[in-house]
Amino acid sequence: MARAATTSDAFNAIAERQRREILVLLQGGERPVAELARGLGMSQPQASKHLRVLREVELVRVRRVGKQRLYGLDARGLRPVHEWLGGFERFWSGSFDRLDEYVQDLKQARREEPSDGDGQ
Amino acid sequence: MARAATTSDAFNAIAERQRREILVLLQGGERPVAELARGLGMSQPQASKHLRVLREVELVRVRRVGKQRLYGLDARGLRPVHEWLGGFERFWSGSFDRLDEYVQDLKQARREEPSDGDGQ
DNA sequence: TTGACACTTTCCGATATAGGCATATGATGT
DNA sequence: ACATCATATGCCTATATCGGAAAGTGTCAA
Repeated sequence: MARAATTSDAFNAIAERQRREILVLLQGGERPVAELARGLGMSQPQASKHLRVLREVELVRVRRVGKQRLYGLDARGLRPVHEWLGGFERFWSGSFDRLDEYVQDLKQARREEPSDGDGQ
Repeated sequence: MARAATTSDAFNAIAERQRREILVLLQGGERPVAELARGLGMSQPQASKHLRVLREVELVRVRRVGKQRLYGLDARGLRPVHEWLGGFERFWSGSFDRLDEYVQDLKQARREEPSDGDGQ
């Protein structure tokens, strides 16, 4: 097995820096492909490919306007990611750097004691 | 070029589901490798490899205790990721679903009007 | 030293990625 | 129909992944 497809979820899709940059540019509103490509200094085909990935995970939408294709942000797919990260917020927003580790250790010790071997 | 290394950032490191699950388990405190492997139903070598990746991007720390190696969370590396996502918060936390798109369109239109053709 | 335990690393294969370049598709204008 | 502009797709290569199986390192106990 190789790495999970970039199109398998938002996590994988945004792992690529250029894709992230596209999303940031799109915060400013819809943009045609060429403008995105220029703005990020990449070839047009490459931009298209990245946009395809973002489209497949539904982080962007397309709209045809004449010959152009306007890509727009659909950030809803980022919400679960943001929420997942939120679960870690408490670990950097305070005491959790040294002092609390103590408590962790204690909890850890108790966990170890019962020597059950299974739990949930 | 292939995909960026999983060890190149937190973004890439957490793209893998199992790695994310490890981090979640670690929220409950330090854990030895075998327990993580069991908890996630993966082989112990596989767990070790994932932990290596997480260690390289500094999302976890190790500590030896006898024969065991206790892995602990170091969530600070997730903060930039969380912050990056925060930039998109406004796009799902309100009106930005249909109505505001309008405004976007207008801004977009003005952007297009100057009909420059080349920027830099 | 020997053995058992906890973990790490190496070797292997299958897969799919990012990017370059060429080409195909599709809409517009004449 | 044809040329042109704006995008998309196909083909190619190098690379690195995840996973399994096996072998290596390091610690403790007798």
